[in-house]
Amino acid sequence: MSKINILDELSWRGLIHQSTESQALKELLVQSQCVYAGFDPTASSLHCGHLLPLMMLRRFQQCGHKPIALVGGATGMIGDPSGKSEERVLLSPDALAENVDGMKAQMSRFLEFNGPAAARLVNNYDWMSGWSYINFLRDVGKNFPVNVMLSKDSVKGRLDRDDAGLSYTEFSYMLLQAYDFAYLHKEYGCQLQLGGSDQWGNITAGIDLARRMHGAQLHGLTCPLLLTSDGRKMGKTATGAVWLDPHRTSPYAFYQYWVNVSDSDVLMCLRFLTEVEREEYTALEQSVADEPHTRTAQKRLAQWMTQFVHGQEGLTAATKATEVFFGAEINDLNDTQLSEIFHDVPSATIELSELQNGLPLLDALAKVGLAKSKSDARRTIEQGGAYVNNRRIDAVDYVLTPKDLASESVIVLRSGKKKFALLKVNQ
RNA sequence: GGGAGGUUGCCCGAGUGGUUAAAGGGGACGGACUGUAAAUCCGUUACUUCGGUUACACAGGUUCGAAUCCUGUACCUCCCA
Repeated sequence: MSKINILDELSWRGLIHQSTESQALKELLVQSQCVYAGFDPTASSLHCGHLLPLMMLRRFQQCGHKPIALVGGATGMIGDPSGKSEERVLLSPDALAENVDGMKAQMSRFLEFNGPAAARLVNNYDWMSGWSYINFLRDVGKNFPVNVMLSKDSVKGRLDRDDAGLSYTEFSYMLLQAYDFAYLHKEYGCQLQLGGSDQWGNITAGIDLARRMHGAQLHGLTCPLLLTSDGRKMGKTATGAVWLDPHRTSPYAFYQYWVNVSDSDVLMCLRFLTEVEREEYTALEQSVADEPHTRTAQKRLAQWMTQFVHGQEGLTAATKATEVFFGAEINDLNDTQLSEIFHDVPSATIELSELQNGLPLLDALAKVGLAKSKSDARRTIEQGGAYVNNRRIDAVDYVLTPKDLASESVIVLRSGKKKFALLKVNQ
C-alpha cells in the first residue's frame, strides 16, 4: 500500500476540479477514510466514461482509503438531469436490474475487495425501495429548500431552455442522490463523495442534507470531465460508446481507439485514466512535444488501457492483430493464426463452390458488411478503398477465386485504412 | 372542441407544377498529404442484372408532367375555449 498523499497524486494529474474546503479535506485524508462515487446503470456494461470515476476510487484505495462503488439501481429509475439537455426516457425495471448486475460484475475487477482498505459495492435500490412517498417527503424532502434546488446548474440549465422542460421526477433526482450520501455516511461512515464536475450540485445537496439530518460535516471532490480538445465526450465514436465488455468492443477495437487518440488529448488520458507514474509521464510528455510521429504516448496509453481492462491476453491479441492489419500483404499465414488474430472482426461464410465459380468482389464486400449495398461497394472500389489480403484492388469487376485465399479457407477483406472483415469458406 | 402552421435524403435545412436523385451546411465514407494524429485539399454519400427502378410523412386524386396543386389519414407545434 502506497503512502503517497492522495491529494498530491490527484493534483499533479489534474484530477481536482473542485472540492469542499481544502484544508479540512487535507486533514480528513490523513487517516484512512471511506469514499464513494456513484454510477448510473444506463447500460449492462461499463464504458470508458465510467472509467474516470472508477479510477478515482482505485487511486483512493491505493492510498489506503476504503472505496464504495454505488450503482444507482434506484436513481437510475429517475434519471439525473445533470449535464443532460433533455428529459430522459425511463428504463424498464428489468433492463435496469440487468444493467446493475452487469456493471457490478465488471466493477469488481477493478477494485480490491480484501485487505484493510477493502472496497464495497452497493446498490441504492436496497435502501431506497423501502421508502413510502409520504415518509420520504416528511423525512428527506423537508430538508430541501426549493429556492436552493432551483439555483443548481442542472435544474437552471433546463429551465432556461425553451425547447426542453424538466419533469418533476427529474427535478427530484437530487434528493435521492443526496440521501445516498447521508445514508452511506450513517451506515458506513463515508465522509467523501467523488464525481465528475457535473455532479457538484448533487454532491453539495448531499452534504447539506447530512448536516441537517445528522449534523455531520461531509466533503466532496469533483474531477474534470473527460472531454476531447474539441469539446466532445471522450470514448464516444461515431458508432457508439467504447465499452469495456469485450463482446461489445473487442480488445482490438479498444486498443485501436486509444492508439488513435489525438496528440492534443493523449496526455490528458494518460494522467486521468492510467496509473503511469509521474516520471514516465514526463518522458511521454517530452516525446509528444519532440517526436510526435513516433506516437509513443498513444501506444503506451493503448497498451496500459488494454492490459488493464482486457488483461495480458487481450493486449497480446490486440497488438498481434495490429501488426498484421497494418503490415504488408497477407499470404503466408494459416487458418489458426488468422482466426486468432481476426477473431473479433466481422465475417461471413460462403460455400467453396461459390468461390470456385468466382465471387464478384462487389458481392463479397456487401456480404461481409464492409459496404451497405453493392452500389456502396462499387463506390469503395472505384475510389481505391478496397483491399483483398491488404492488396489494393481497383478493378470494379474483380472476381474472387480460390487463388485469393490468404490461408486454407480465409480471405481478408478491407475497406479504407482500417476496416476489416473476413470471408470464410466452408469446405 | 375551434383556429393557424408544420412533416424533405443519416441530421439540419432550401425548394411552391417541368434539366430536382432534389441547393447549402454538418456528419459519414473513400482518396491525397502525414504519424493508424490534427489541420487541409479532392471525391463520394437511394437501389440496380448499369438497360433502368424507386424516392420528398402515408393513401388516393388533378395534370403531358407533382416534393411542389386537391382530398383524406397519421404525427408534431402554436393560439383560442
